[in-house]
Amino acid sequence: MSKGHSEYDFFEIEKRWQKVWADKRAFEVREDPAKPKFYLLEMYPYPSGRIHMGHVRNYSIGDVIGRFKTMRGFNVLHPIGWDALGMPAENAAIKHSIHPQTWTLDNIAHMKAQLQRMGIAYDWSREVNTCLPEYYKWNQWIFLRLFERGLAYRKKSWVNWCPQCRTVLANEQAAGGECWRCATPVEQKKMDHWFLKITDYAEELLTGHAQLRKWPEHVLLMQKNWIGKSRGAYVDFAVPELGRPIRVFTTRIDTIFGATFLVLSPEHPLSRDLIAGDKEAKLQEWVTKTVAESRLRRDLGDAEKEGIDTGRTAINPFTGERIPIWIANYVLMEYGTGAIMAVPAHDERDFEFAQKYGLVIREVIEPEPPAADTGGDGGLFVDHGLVKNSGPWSGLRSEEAMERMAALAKDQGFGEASTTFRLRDWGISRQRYWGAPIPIIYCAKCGIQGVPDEDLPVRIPYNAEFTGEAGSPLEKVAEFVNATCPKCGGKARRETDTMDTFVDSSWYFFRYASPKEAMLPFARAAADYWMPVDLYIGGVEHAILHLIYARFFTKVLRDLGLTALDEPFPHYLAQGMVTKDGSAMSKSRGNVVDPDEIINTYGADALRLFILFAAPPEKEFAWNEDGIEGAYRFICRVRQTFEEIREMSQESAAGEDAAFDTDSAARLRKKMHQTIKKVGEDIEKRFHLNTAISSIMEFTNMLRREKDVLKGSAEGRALLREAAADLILLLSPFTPHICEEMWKALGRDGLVFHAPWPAYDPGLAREEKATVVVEINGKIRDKFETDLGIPEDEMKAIALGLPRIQELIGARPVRKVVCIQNKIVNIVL
RNA sequence: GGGCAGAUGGCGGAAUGGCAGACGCGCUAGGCUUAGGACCUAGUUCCCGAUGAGGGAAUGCGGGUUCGAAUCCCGCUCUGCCCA
Repeated sequence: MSKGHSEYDFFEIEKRWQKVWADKRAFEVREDPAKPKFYLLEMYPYPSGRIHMGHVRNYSIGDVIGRFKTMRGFNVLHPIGWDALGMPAENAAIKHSIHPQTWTLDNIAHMKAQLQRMGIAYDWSREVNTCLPEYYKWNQWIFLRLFERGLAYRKKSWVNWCPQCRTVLANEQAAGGECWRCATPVEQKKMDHWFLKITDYAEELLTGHAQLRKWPEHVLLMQKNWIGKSRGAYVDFAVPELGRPIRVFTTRIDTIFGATFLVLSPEHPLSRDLIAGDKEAKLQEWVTKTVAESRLRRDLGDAEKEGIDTGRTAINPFTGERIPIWIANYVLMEYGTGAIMAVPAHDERDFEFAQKYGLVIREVIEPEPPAADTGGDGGLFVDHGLVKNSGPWSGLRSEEAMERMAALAKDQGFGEASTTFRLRDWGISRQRYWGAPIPIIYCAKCGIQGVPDEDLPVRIPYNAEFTGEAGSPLEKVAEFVNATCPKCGGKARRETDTMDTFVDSSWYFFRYASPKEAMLPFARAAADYWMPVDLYIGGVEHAILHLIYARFFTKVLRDLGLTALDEPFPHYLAQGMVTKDGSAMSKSRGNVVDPDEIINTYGADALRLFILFAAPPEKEFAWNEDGIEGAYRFICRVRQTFEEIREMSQESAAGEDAAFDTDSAARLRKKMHQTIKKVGEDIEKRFHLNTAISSIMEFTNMLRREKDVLKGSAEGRALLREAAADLILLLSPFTPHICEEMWKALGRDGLVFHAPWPAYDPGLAREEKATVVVEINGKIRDKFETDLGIPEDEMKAIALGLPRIQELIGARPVRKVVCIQNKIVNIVL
């Protein structure tokens, strides 16, 4: 690790070119209708203190693509900003008595300098910072528009509560069921919260997938499962003693003849009525206990299933049968109606519950076609099949039975077909200081009032106390809480909850189009030019939440008339995580590798090259810096080779020229065109930057091999100069500093950043010869070389004529010969 | 617990149905050198064989489809991510 600057002075070179780029404002762009635009975006960082390797990877990938697109003639918008609100700043305030704003702004200053040392081609004039009032003002403005339309509303909701600190805890602060500060067991408490009605857009978030053909399939699948659309039916089970029915939601109405009991969630409004009577006290005690239990555990489904028999019964409308009504912890109020019909023979959870409490299990579906062994766990069969033991419905296939049974329920007035979603409304209230205040005022007389637009932003008050106890710091700032009702002018109370920081990140990409816009969140014309984001790159860990919220916001902004777009990110590249010791690098795990150390030792170019070469972008990369030396040495070799070629081109008059070696020249020229083709395709089509680099390395290796022969002739030297120039161009998106340096040394005008990407000749890039492999029964036995594209008959004749092949076949008859042009002949005996 | 991925030499990876291990790291031998962690040359999946010719095995495990499977299908194991 004690490498000096002996090989090349990357420190001086990188600093110098970074200054040139900044002085020339090389990366700043403007709307230009004459050029095709390309909006390239990487997920903006949270300013946690220092850049980590995940950032280095994310931004290096983006920079290669941005520089490449620029060289291809695109008007490339490549901005960056800061996701600057959030809990860590407040935690730092509590632990180290530093103001969240100071902590955040210091971190940003440091990280900005780090990013600049990386040489990423960002348009810094568009930097966005979400903790500044000029940004979060627009969060508030958008919130008010949602509020006016009924898309932002208040509802009671469960929160994690620490009775010791008397404060609300985020899930991660309540991990393991204990308060992160004092280890007190976490309780559940119901509080008023603000919600955004994302469920109104559930269907569109699903159908919008049709516009996302350039997203990874698995990400769309995760979102689809998250939205969780299920077709099913509501069915009312009459409870004569109660005077009204219990409505259940089921996705398997075809199994209703196997419904042997009903189960209600403990929170279900009818639970209380059902347990009224002699056993009330005992039952109520159980219900209260279950409700208070960590909802997290119940949500996960790994809590032991528990329930109680209410002693009541309900009538199955299809069979007329009376079945018992239970209350159990495995049914959640948030899904469906909070009540289910239990079909233990065909549902895993119902089955487990029925076994525990000795309830009836009745089979009503059989596999189709009836198979010998599908029983599994003693009769549990959860797939669709053929209905049986179901009166007139027996013999129908599940799909048909579902349709017809739902139709009957509707005709008879005890149910209907319906669709539900797993997706729930987005709770955005946070009882915290370092977030965008929710712009609402509570007036005893006039009720809930939105803050008038002209009073925005509602600023985060600077002076507050950070103790981590007794609620949000904002509640204790009197001048913040005490407000005037915008309607009646009377005394009123200001909302002290702040917004989830996912709100900030749900629209920041619009702001980059016009970061200084003062009248609206963003200027329509600028957004119309730049949006949508042509390529969005970021961690796959954000594949669900952030991306679904951003899609939701875009649709909301469209419906507000601010944009015409349906989808913000038509193309998403899901980047794999950078891990160390089996998990993501993070401060709390103490497994962070600081990029600064690597840059100090090897330079930014080497770090960029190394991290891009180590693995393809979408793959997880377990940090291992063994290859960094190799990346550094490669840069040195390129430089050395370049210098030799540059010097020889100036000393051409030194004696008689040797003959021009046409074989050597042809090899080099072919490799050159093949490399240009491959690098361009690897960057543009599949983002496989690691293989792009490896082909540049191969080209460099050949250039080094051939140069000693070629340098003897004037023609050879001309070819070498051409090859060296192409090498610099191809490498420049990866290692921009050293390439600018060489470009200048080559005597070229302007920046290599502004030079056009080299073109290749498809004819020269094509191979003329093919090596055909000859297999016998799938095992390689010989190979031969031919011209490209000879007919299969001819391939077959050559293969069968090879002495070695004849010998191996011997007297055995050839049953079949499979020929694939230019590739293979497989002889089957 | 559910959802989604991944597993290839000593290591990172390449190959997307057709020569497994490109490219790089590391290692070994030799050269250069006062010396070297720099540079150059050669070698480097495993087993059998003699250091040869040659042969065999092998892409987490078990099965299947195919003339042919790292690649497609089914079942497992382990690891990661998200729900948290």
